[in-house]
Amino acid sequence: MSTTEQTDTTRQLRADARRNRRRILDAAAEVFAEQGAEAQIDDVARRADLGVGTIYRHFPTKEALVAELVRQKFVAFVEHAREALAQDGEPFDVLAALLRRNAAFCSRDAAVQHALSGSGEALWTNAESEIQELLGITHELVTRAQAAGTMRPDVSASDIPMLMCGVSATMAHDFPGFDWHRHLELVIDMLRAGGHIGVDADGREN
Amino acid sequence: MSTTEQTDTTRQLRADARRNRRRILDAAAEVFAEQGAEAQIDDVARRADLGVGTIYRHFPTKEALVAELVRQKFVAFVEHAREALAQDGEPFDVLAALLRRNAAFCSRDAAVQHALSGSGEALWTNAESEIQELLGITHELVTRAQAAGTMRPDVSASDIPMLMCGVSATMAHDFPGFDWHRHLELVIDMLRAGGHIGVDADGREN
Amino acid sequence: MSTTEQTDTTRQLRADARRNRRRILDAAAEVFAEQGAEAQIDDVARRADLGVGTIYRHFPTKEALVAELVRQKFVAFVEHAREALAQDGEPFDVLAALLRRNAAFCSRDAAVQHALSGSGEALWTNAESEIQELLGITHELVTRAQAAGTMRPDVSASDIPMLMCGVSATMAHDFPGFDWHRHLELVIDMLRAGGHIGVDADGREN
Amino acid sequence: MSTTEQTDTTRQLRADARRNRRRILDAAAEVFAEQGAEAQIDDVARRADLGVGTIYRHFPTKEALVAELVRQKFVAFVEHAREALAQDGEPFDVLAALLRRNAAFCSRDAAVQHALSGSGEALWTNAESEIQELLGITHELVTRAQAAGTMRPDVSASDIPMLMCGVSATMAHDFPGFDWHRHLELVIDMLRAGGHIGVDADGREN
DNA sequence: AATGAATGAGGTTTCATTCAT
DNA sequence: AATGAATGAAACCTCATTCAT
Repeated sequence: MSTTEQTDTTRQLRADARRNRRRILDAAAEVFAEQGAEAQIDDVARRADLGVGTIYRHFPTKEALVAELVRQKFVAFVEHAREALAQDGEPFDVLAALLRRNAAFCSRDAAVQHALSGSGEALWTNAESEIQELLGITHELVTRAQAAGTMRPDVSASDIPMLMCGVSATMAHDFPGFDWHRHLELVIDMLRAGGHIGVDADGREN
Repeated sequence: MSTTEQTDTTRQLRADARRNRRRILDAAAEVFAEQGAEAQIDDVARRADLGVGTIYRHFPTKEALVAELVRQKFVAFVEHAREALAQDGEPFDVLAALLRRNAAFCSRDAAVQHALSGSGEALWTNAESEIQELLGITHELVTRAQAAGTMRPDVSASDIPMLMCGVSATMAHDFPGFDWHRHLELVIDMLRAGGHIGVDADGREN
Repeated sequence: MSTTEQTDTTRQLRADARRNRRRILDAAAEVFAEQGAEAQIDDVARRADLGVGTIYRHFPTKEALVAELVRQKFVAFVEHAREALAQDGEPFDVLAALLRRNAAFCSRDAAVQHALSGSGEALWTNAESEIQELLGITHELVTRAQAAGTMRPDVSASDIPMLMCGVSATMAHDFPGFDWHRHLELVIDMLRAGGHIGVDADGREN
Repeated sequence: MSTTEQTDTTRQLRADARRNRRRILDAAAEVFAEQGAEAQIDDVARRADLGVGTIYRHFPTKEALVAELVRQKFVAFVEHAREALAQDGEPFDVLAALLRRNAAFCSRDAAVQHALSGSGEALWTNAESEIQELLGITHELVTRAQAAGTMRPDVSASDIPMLMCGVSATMAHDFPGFDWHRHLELVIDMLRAGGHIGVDADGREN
């Protein structure tokens, strides 16, 4: 019994720490999304309702925190990609759906857009293994779609993230005429085999 | 006599001032291109071989300096676009050549890439009139190409800068597999009427 | 029954507490010896394999811990001095042997050197009674040696700690040419009646 | 004339900077003397009536400031030593007078005492060349005194700073019975050829 | 009693901007 | 007009101490 209690206590503490870690990441996502990478650690702490010290206990530097934020995004990308891999359906449509899902997922997070749309190269290295895995799955999805003849054969798996970074750059802008949905649909249309079917003014495929 | 002297002095100073303004902008372009937007005003001053005070005489804030840098880029874009407008040749090819020229022009300047690929929205407002003019000319070029039937009809003039910002985001990355030439050619291919002619691995059209 | 249990528990805890106190002091001695007074409480806790909280249960502040460390050193000095008092032998030689013993004892502990060689005055007040006792015994040893005519008569008991603090300062330095053994032998030689017998280059008396 | 003016202006600015540098060093000497090495840069700035930034313009880090303080002390030591070298008089007396002068000079500055009496080894490296020069001159003074037969022959030049660091440690203490004048006189007496002439209770030689 | 996560005041340092020369 | 030294708010990060478990 005392053992159980002990274990429970320990778990409780860890649970606390885990909860705080989550709160930090959530707060950081919000704050960086709002203010960009120049947001201050103090703001994150305030938003998380925690002391700065707590943040530094979990992440050694501000950069490490942002890098973790980026890594988590990639973890989600990988998850989404795995689900796509497991899906039935026309291979190109599966890939297109994945791109739409990931883009939507990005569109809520300015910090990640910042990381994706340039500057902050260092942030990527932290997610190296997730990126490799994502690339691997993307490669499989692309290969399937090309084998099915529904995706143009002259694009490679590594073109996908490059093009998606472009879409992400559009998200980062709030300029009249800029619409990441449309940008994305143009990209998807381009990837399709046999020429475009066209996109309408709202970025929806005809 | 005193009037003449006065005038001479004034003229002298104005010439000096103009020369300094140019030196500041050149130095700033170099420094920001090398170090990104985090470069310090002191670095710009050192590169320009001027005191910081002189910079602040010409530009009220650091942001104003960067905004002017961006504006000048757009001035060049407008010039290039005007030249394209005056050119003979197949309209779509003329447009494609313009995009290649402007992309290459961007690829040397990290500061502008930063501005184009997101964050730093404020920097755009300063170039409002140049952007409008650029959009106007682009519209004309697009209309011509679509009339000639060599450009797909479902893209609009405002899609062009959006897509080019995406290409600019690729420039800002130094990631294996990322190649802005290839990104650009995929975009140009996408804009072409009647489906892709394809791009090879180096981003050159077949 | 409950009483017995209570007592057992209490005794158990007290034994534990005593053991922990010792572990803390040992760890602190090591850590401060290695890193100086800037060592952190967390380092001490890690070395002692205890939580920081446990340290704060035993010592109200970091300073109190260091002060206790210093006091313990003085307790040892007093012990050594008592043993010297009980010893037969030529009185001056007994005193010299005591100084050598205490110096060697100090040379292993940077924290105490720090306290002895200045700054951290507050640390001494805690050892007031030990210091008084040490002074008393030193006085007796000095008196005996002076009575025997083997120690110069114009030095007093309180000169001894003053000179030894000087030796301690030499220990704290790692400077070429600095050698506390030599410093100590010069001091001992100085204390001897009838002028120096000289020290050789290694700080050993001829 | 305009050249002269120009030059004057330039000199004026430099004079300002030089004056501020001096104010910083003076303020730092005072503040560190009072509070030890833990004194804060802000306190130095406040005392100097300058902004913190001004201090960081002159010294890249806090440590660099303290190191310069130490170096300046050694510069003074060297000067004093040079003057001693140029002096007529009995060689040992000249040396003794130098030690007294330098000790008195130290006794006003807790920061330097701190550096001399241990910890802060790094601070010495900055004054390497001054220390070497000081050692060289000391060597000459010692040699002369030993040649004159008034200084004991078994001490070397490098013993002098070692013993003086000991005296400095006594300065750093405010303990009853500790008296650096007396410590110094005991040391000087120790260095004399042919045994002690003795010191009285106030540390003055008989 | 023990733990170690959390706290947050306070430290050093940076850098856009001002201002005396 | 030009200079660059001075400014000081604000950023990041540390660590002695507290407190919930």
